[in-house]
Amino acid sequence: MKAGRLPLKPIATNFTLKDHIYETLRDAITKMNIYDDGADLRLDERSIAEQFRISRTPLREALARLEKDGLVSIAPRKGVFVVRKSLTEILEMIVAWAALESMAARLAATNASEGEIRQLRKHAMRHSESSARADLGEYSDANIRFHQMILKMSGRKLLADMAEGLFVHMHAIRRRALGEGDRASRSVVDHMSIIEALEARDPDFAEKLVREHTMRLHDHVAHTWARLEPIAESGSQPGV
Amino acid sequence: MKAGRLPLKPIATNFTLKDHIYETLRDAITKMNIYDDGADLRLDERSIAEQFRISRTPLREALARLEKDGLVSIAPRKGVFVVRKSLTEILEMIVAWAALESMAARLAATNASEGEIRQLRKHAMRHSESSARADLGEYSDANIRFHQMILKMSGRKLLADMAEGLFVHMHAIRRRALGEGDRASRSVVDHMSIIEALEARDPDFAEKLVREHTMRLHDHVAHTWARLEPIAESGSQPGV
DNA sequence: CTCTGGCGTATGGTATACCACAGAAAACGA
DNA sequence: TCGTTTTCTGTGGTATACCATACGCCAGAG
Repeated sequence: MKAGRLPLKPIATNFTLKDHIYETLRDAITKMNIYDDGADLRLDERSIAEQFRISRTPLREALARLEKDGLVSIAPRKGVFVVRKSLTEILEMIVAWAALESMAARLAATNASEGEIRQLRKHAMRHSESSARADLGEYSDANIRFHQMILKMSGRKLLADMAEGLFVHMHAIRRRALGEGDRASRSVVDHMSIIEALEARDPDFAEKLVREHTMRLHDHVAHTWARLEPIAESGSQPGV
Repeated sequence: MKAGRLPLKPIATNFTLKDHIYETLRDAITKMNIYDDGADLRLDERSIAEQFRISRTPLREALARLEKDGLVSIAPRKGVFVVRKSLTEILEMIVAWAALESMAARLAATNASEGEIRQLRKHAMRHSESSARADLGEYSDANIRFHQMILKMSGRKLLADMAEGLFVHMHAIRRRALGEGDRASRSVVDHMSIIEALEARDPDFAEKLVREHTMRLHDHVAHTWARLEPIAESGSQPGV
């Protein structure tokens, strides 16, 4: 019975259509420009099912999961719509993110290994220049990674997972926020301070720095978009 | 067409079977003693659907949501099982909770109205005696409410919602933790300090107190259950 | 008596058919 | 011409039938 001679992979027995569709849709939604004016936020179950060449059943289960992620909203008998976050919701996500990551930084200051911190510094320095080059696409990714590394260094998977659930929404936001003011270069400075606090094994300071760093983004978004948002909230506009 | 003479209630048009089942199952699961030895963790789709007198389709969508909540685990071709949290996961939930609520306390110190704080104090004092009476069931509820009030006072709905998602899991935990040591009376003291910090409008102190309060529970659980948990993880035992 | 292999059954995964309601378009009347 | 009503169609909600696999049972060989 154990004569497994062929190098057969264990086969992903846990890979169901539902999961596959869920991930595919999630990526697609996060990549789409939700905040474009004419963006079509309606998702048609039947046409999507047809595109995937599957039935509606697994698709609907995937949609149910997306709803719980807050990415889509399912209105009974009305339709499924990609959720366009309000300014308030965006700000609250940033606050929650600050809460989780500042706690992570606190724990990381104590728990992280020397190697992890060294790696964090290496990462930050390698990408610090891309912010100056106005290479915002690259710096954005590096920026996210920086924060993910801190989350991970806390040693608490749940913190990282919950934050990840928030980051998913931030992708669409980022497209709008990047390049406004000198946020990128300011970010680099902040990151270095955070690293130093971690190297100094100072939990209180690390927490404070991370929290204030993220809350700066919060305040920036609050101020910059305060007058933009009502437009996005008004609902659908005439014309296609 | 508007000849609605009968006093028909608007009927919750947003009330679907899926939602109803989801809530019902969630309550049932949180109320069941997951950690009882012989607890039956298996959920049979067909029999449940029959009990509810519905088909499997909406039931499965409800189960999918429960899975995302982390309450059940769906093993393809195997079955649906109520998740029994590991000690590590429990501890991480408490950490996340501490992160969210300490941030909420920080914000509440600034944003909460005088009335809200007064209400919080009233609540805490009204229930402080139940902890001494060893009326743990009542105190447990009051305790949860206290924390929910702080979350709410932050003015950030998302913080409260995310914490609520964690509290759901804590119900089962609470049954085990209550009454161990003098945690209840210690809790009362902590709560009073927190209220005072809020009244003093001291964000830093309020945050610190809340965080340390919750982390005390964390440490308590970590120490008390350190040796208990491996038993619960071992899997099923013989016999019915 | 034990081990092995095939078969049956139970259960979750998927597909499909049908139903109820929402919304728009059309038809009718004022 | 405008407003009201009716009908029709498209959409999501639900039920049901079927499929594939995991697991246990039993028969047969050693």
